[in-house]
Amino acid sequence: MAADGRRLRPRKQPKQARAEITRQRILRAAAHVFTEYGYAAGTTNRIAEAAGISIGSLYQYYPNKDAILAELTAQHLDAGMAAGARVRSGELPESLDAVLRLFVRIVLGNHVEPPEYLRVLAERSPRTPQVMAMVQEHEDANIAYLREVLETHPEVRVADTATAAVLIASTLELVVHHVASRTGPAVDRDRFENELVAMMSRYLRGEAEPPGPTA
Amino acid sequence: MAADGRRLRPRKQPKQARAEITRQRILRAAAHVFTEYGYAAGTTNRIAEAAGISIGSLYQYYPNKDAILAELTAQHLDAGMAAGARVRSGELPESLDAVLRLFVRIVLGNHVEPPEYLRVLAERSPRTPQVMAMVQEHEDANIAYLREVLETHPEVRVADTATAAVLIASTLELVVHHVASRTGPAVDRDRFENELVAMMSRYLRGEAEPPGPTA
DNA sequence: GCACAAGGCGAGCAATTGCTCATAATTATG
DNA sequence: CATAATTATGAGCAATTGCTCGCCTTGTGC
Repeated sequence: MAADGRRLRPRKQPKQARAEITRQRILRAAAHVFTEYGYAAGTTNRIAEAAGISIGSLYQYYPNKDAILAELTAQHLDAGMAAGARVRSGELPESLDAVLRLFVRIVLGNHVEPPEYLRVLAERSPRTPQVMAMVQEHEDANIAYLREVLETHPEVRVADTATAAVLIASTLELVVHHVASRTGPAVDRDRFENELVAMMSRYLRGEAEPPGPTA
Repeated sequence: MAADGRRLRPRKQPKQARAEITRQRILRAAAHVFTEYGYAAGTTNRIAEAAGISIGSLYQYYPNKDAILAELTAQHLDAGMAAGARVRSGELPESLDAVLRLFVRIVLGNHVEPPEYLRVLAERSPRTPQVMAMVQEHEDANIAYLREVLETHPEVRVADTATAAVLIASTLELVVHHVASRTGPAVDRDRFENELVAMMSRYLRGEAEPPGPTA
């Protein structure tokens, strides 16, 4: 699993134990370096230095710099998909609010890493077809699952569950990501979470249209 | 107005008419080049070539590459603030739905430029204090205005208008930006807009809590 | 303990790129 | 027309950076 891009695959398949160790060292170091310096200034030489290996060794495992980022991206996406799968296979709370709150927490769980690191992944990550495909797959799976939940849950009253699923998925991901990225606690996280849940919940239970059309 | 950063200011204040023309040519060319090649590959030589001037002339108006992007960013932010100011000074529709829909349209109006270009501005833009300050100012103004609207409008029932304003502002900006960035019409824009408006509207008119707390 | 494979090393190449500077062309001023 | 100010030119420098390649070290199998 994870990254298997044609042009991004390591040169050598590790045969000895220390090779695998070196791979992990490179990845860890790259994450640190990218977080601290950003992608452009996070040079391969710096990564090698941080990993405590030589630049030559680095290029025995990754054909180019993009390949390293691609693998880090794949790792992160894998973690996200795993978290999603865990929820999907488990039991859901009864009340809609509790369900939505659970989803918020899940997305928050994908943001434990420092914002600088996530920004590099999201913004600098090579727009390879493979990576894009993974993102798409992740999104689609979430939306499909969300739609199923919406259609099943008794409290949900929206008619167009397809559009609603897309809207809820977007809102969840984007808004949570946004507040999670804020370093300083400019807003009260708990209060914000409550309101976010309330917004989605009221929408989904909805149909509470106001008095008259024009009067 | 616009960019006036200390280290980003042009060397020369234009005294002749052709100087101002050259400035504009550079900016236009930079926007095109950044859109087509991205920031890293959008070299200053390429910009000069696209502008039909020499590289030397470019550096008579902008001390470095970042300064060009900074000015483009400032231009875009200025346009956004102008649009916001226009709405703030005008009359608002009566119904909450219409108001929210207007806001959605406004944000959409800030996305007429190609997504690739906006991505460069948002992601590659130098995180200068000046630029960050402008963004913050823009955000704060919007949130403050939104809060005022929420507190004034009779249909709105949420108690914590401060948090609500932040939530609505975030949702508006992020979700609209997200769907606007999608090149292909993967989702029905109109339908999506309706649901987005509905979500915000039901939240704000809200208080429609379900039956009992635990039973 | 020997031979071969796997892994590690790092000086430095090739290419890119932001940017300078000496000079030339153009325009304003008297 | 002369002089000065302004603007334009572009070859090329200095610095960076991704990456190669020849050589060395360590591990493995017999």
